Amino acid sequence: MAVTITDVARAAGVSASTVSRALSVPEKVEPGTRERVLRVAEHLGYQPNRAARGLITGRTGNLGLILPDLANPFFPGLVKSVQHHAHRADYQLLMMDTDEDPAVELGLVRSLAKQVDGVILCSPRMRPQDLREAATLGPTVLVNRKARGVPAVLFDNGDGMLQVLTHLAGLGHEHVGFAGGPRSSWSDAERVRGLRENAAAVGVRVTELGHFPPTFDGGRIAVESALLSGATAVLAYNDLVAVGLCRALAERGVAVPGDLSVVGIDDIALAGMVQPALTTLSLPTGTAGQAAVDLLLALLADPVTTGRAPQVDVQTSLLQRDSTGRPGAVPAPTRPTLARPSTSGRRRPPRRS
Amino acid sequence: MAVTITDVARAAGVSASTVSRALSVPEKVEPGTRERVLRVAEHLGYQPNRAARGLITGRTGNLGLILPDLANPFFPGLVKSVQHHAHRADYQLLMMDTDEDPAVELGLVRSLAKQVDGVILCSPRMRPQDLREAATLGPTVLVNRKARGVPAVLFDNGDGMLQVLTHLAGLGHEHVGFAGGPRSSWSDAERVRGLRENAAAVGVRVTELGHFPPTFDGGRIAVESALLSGATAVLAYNDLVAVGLCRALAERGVAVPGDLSVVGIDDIALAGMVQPALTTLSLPTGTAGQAAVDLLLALLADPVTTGRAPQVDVQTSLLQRDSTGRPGAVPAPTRPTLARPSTSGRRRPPRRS
DNA sequence: GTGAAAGCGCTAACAA
DNA sequence: TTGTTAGCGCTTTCAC
Repeated sequence: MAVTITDVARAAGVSASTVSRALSVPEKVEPGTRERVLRVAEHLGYQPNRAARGLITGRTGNLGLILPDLANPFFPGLVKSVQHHAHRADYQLLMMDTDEDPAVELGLVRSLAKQVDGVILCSPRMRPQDLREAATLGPTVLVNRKARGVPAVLFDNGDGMLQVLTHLAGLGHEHVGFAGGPRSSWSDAERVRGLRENAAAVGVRVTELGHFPPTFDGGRIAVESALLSGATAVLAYNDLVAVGLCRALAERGVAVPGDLSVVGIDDIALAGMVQPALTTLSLPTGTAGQAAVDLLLALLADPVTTGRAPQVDVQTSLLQRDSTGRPGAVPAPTRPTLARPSTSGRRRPPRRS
Repeated sequence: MAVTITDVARAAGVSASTVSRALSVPEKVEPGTRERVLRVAEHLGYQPNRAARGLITGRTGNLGLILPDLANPFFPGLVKSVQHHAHRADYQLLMMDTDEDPAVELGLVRSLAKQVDGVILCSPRMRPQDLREAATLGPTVLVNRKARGVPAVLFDNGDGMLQVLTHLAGLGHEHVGFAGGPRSSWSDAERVRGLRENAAAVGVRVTELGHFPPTFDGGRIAVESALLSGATAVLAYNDLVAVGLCRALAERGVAVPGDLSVVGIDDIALAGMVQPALTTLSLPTGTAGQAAVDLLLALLADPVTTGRAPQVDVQTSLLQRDSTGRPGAVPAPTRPTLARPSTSGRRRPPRRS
């Protein structure tokens, strides 16, 4: 069997409690004894049994991470960061993937609750009331979603949208389309809000093209409304959608950015691999992951119930690459499919409504 | 506090041991009692404390998963599958990413060993002797790597290479280049072996272009040797490398597949997103993940030390898309949809021992 | 078929 | 500063 604390105690000629203290509260043990105990423990290859420790301390040494879909390339970066920082703090990471099914999320949180000291919920799709219940099950940090009273790490979508619109306006675009994500996505709503709030100030008209699956195929589907809208630039819900859109555009002979500019969100690796490389609003997942772990650890160390739930805002930054350009900069080739309605241009957007 | 087994016992008017039995060895409890206990447990929302259970049974209910890099799009599919099947068997998944550093792998296995009932090691980069030590630390299943005496799930690289070569030969290619992966990669060595063993039989000459990082940039680097080699088709270590290679070729005005055919390995989502879509040898990560979990669970249920370590071979399959073509074919402005080579069906590799 | 008792490895009072 | 004692919640003999 494995070497236990009693083995170390016997070998070091002290009691088990002294060994325990030497390991977890070293300052309460005389330096000489401590040294000896630690040396013996080391020598015997002692490793504390977490289950036994957890049984009495009530802590597991595990953190839970729940996310919608690991196959979505946005998440691995976040997971790596969370794993890295959790591990640094001597926590292990229990990971669960909900396969984008809001119905299973709460169940997973429930089943995880007892086995972890805290949970990080990434981009949860569940309803607000479920979210609040989930948060009562144990220390919880939200990423990419907001709920009253729950600590959260958020990307600054409002500022991000401003950056995108400003960039496009600077290139001369006056009409920008937004290919939205799932209705259940909190960040989709936030982005729409950011676009609406900033459009007028930037002097750009924004058309919401609809809701599409947050995937490559979702982007392909969005191509119709993008072309019909008359927009000269399209912002996609994420890079996957943007790339799918670019692909569908290419198949129709619409040049990017010659005829239509495309901007993505996330800055996944793919954005730098496609041709033309995608201009995208970079969401720093590494920073977000670290912030989430830090927030959770702070919560565990000091379980304050007073005051407002802490919130960390992570700044986004626009990565300009070659998928955006001045509208009409390049003479359009013969377009085999539906041409843009010639009404595009002059009209001012009907504000209000 | 949480509801314990004693609470349930009291509420059901039985002893704690009976509750315990009703839950874990139901057939040893009288049906009436069992029903009542279960109902009470359900009603009280009882959830067994895993730490306490683990303390006595010696099992944690956790499985460990160690992999080189979650950001490599090959792995998320595998992880999802492992997670799914682990969860089905009521195990939680502890995940760790080694950041491609062979030096940390053994350390991670050591630190994980006590906290899980078994470990799945994906594509480990560590030395054989370390691997063998790792396997002694607890029930271990290897994925994508072979070691004496350790159960493993392997992709049939030999057969895969045969499929690729046959396909290319069928298109008329006589000289194929291989842009290899890291030297520490076991599958790289296997693939080279598969290519060498099958080249003659298929009637194709294979040139090994060198070892490259298994990334998009690795592919870019490989372009030089690819062009210098005189090969008319290049097989890349993985899809990322293949796509990077395609990109570098495009930048040099070399048409794919007009001037040079490119084939990838893995079948990551990216392969279907690029233009031209990548022909690739698909490695079914879902199947592999399931097999790995099954193997591990079988090991846990029946820790047989006798006989050979079980090995599961997972078949690969070539996904023909439009990045391969006949050598020297004049790059047509509009390529007809891919013409299937008239080769007969899948051939088995020469059975030796 | 059921209960009583012992103890898994550890930590946290309480004494000394 | 150190040792002794008493459990944490559960499973598992061993009686009955």
